[in-house]
Amino acid sequence: MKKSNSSNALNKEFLHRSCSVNEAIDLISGRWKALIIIYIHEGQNRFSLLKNILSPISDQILGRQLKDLEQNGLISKTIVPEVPVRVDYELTAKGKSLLSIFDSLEEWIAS
Amino acid sequence: MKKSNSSNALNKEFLHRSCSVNEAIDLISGRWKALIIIYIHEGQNRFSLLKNILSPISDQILGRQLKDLEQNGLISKTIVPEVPVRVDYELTAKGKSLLSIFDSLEEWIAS
DNA sequence: CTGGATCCCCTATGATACTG
DNA sequence: CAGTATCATAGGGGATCCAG
Repeated sequence: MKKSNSSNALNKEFLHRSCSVNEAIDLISGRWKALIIIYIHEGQNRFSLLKNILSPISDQILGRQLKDLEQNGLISKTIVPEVPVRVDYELTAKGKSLLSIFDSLEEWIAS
Repeated sequence: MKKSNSSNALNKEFLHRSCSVNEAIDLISGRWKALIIIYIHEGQNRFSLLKNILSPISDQILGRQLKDLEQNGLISKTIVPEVPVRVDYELTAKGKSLLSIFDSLEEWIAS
């Protein structure tokens, strides 16, 4: 039985109210999200392309992460009704603006 | 028994090799880390001060996060052998350089 | 080809109690 | 005051099968 006052969820809420940085971190801290964004930006904009590059990933996880990213407004997807179905992913403006932050992070971690 | 080929650990390794951004994200994605860094920067540099501000946090979690941050080289701690014992935390250079990245993240999430 | 449904496992997070 | 030891839990990550 789930306790009505799940401290886990409550804490998350507290964090988001306390500081918007935590929201941002939440969005990008999914295990594969940063990588997916980077690869899409590099033109690997299909499900199967991403799957090949992120070799250890499972279909399910990739799908889940893509969905998350889409809901967070970082990527958009376009379904092309060919046979077989094709889906193109691309970064939104918000997704693109993340790239420079990633650059900063790379610099930072290397320092 | 832990499986020898824990895919979880392997994937993490894969990620770090693939892209150093993931390392950085790992360091800051602990649930309370960003907040702790920010508050220490604002002068809330004691265990009990942090505990008061981060009201929902438990001793255990706060201690663990502080330890993580220390091991990652983001904060340093100074033990002052008074009675009772006092411990001062402060940001290292690396910790301080994170602040500007947090600023970027705040801007980004607000956009 | 692109994923959803389902189930399992692990790890970070949390609560509580105890120590110097 | 400043933690550590122990135990419990939820949710993310993962594998496999299934579907449009």
